[in-house]
Amino acid sequence: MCSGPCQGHQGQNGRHDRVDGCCAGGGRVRGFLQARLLLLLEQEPDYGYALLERLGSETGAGGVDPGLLYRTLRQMERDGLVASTWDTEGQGPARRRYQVTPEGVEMLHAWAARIDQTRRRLGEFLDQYGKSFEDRKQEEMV
Amino acid sequence: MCSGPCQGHQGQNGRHDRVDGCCAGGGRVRGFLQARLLLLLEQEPDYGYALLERLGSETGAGGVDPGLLYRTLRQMERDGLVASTWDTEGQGPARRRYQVTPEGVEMLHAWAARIDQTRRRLGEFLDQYGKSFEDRKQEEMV
DNA sequence: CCCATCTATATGACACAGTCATATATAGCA
DNA sequence: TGCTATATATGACTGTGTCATATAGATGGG
Repeated sequence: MCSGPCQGHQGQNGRHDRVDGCCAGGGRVRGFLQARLLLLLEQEPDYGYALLERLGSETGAGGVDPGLLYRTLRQMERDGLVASTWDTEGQGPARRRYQVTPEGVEMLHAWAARIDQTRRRLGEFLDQYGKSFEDRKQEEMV
Repeated sequence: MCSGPCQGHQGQNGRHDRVDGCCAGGGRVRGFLQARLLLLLEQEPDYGYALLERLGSETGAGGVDPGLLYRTLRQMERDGLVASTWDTEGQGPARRRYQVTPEGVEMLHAWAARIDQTRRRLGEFLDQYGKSFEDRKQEEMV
């Protein structure tokens, strides 16, 4: 509908107020979920539902869509980055437990390099922005 | 085809070598072009073709697709973030000269806030990554 | 004059991550 | 029996970004 650096869906009051109540996921890093999953799984193998909670609590605002999470994990398995085994031990429904493959670790390193690079580019943007609005900084500080 | 933190299209040798010769634009910040355009136009009003060059020379690797650029500018105009006038003064084809509207400036501020936030999240990821691979750092330094 | 090239804007087709809604099944509890 | 929590999964859709291609004015060479 419209563009801009906004959260997913329509904001909390239905109508959107142009600047921060807007639409499409602006500012999000493409594929970042994959990187975060590789890192989490490298630290400790786990299954989807648990990863969902680890992702949620990691940062306050990092709510992740379950559908995306499961599809991403399956895709990563197809790509050979992770491997899964069914776990029927605990109570409740069976769980698909994932662990990282050597290729997954390689990919994680590639992600880290790429993210570092992206982070620098964002820094450059913010520097430029800072130069253009140095005087107006006080008003922003409210 | 596959996922990962990779450049656009198929890499330079046709076949892709899994980690850095892969496919989809991993690591890119969604909508970042809009933010960069708002900042450039705020610094100095300009037309599409010139912006293309300013974006290209800004960072070494920042090649931007012309189709995306023009469509993004038109979209931003529809959203009221920029305004355009035809310029038939110079030689060559007519140019559509853009300038930022007050709403565009507001949006730029929103973008800056969002990008700062994104940058912090990337930093957190890299910190976590660093902790997990502290020992292997030397090999990475090659 | 014709043709190639540079400048300048634009559209069509498509890939892909992410969003939202919904389906399915197991298990525990009231 | 119905309700909730756990757990995995699919369908439909949006929007950014990629790649190829179209169009047109201006310029200079053969």
